[in-house]
Amino acid sequence: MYNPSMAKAISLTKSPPVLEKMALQFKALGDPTRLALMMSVAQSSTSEACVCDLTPETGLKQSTVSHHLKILVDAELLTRTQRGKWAYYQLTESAIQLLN
Amino acid sequence: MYNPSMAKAISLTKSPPVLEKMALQFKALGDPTRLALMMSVAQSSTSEACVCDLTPETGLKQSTVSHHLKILVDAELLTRTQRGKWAYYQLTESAIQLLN
DNA sequence: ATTATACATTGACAAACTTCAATATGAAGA
DNA sequence: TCTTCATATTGAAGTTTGTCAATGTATAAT
Repeated sequence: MYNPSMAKAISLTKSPPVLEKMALQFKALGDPTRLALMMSVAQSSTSEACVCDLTPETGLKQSTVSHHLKILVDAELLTRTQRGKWAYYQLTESAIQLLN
Repeated sequence: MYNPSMAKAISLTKSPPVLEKMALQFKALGDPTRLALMMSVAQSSTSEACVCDLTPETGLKQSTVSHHLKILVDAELLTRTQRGKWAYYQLTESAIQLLN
């Protein structure tokens, strides 16, 4: 149940730089395509996914998917690991917290 | 610590309508001005705030503040209550969960 | 009734965003 | 080295967004 002390706890524990990062993360998750990408990564059996997996799932062009993934990486919601010719994306812990 | 079963739990428990609402809420919180508004409401001693309080704090025009508040209400992050000539805004429980 | 006040709505404009086509980069194999 | 494949980057077009000025609406006091 809501009470004022809970509300206060929110703002008083966030410093301006933290607020900026929060806005960046919320913005990144605020696009339906990117939210779908996040869910696809979460859903994949190995808990990671490459652009070649994600492109057909979204129905978008490869360059568009790459673009969205970069935004998610910049917001520290995904990590990127290159293995051979492929780039594998994984959820960060921030992402898991925000999506639960 | 991250593990695949956590990631799976995310996507498998969200239905498409829930995902749409999530995107709407994330988008609403993804603007620095609106995040600041949310924090101002949270911070206010009575746990609610009116436009006349929030306008000077943000340095924006009254019409702009009204506009942002509407977006937050539409996303079910704020509630609006009219008392006399004033409109009072409060955080919803969704908002408190997302901001903690 | 008229006026004043608090807030909402409309219209306009610049900036940012989403998407794609085309091209570039970088890694692995022949 | 040359080619191929996976991904990234650039440039451009159309759309959305954030902001303000101007105006509208509703409530309360005179």
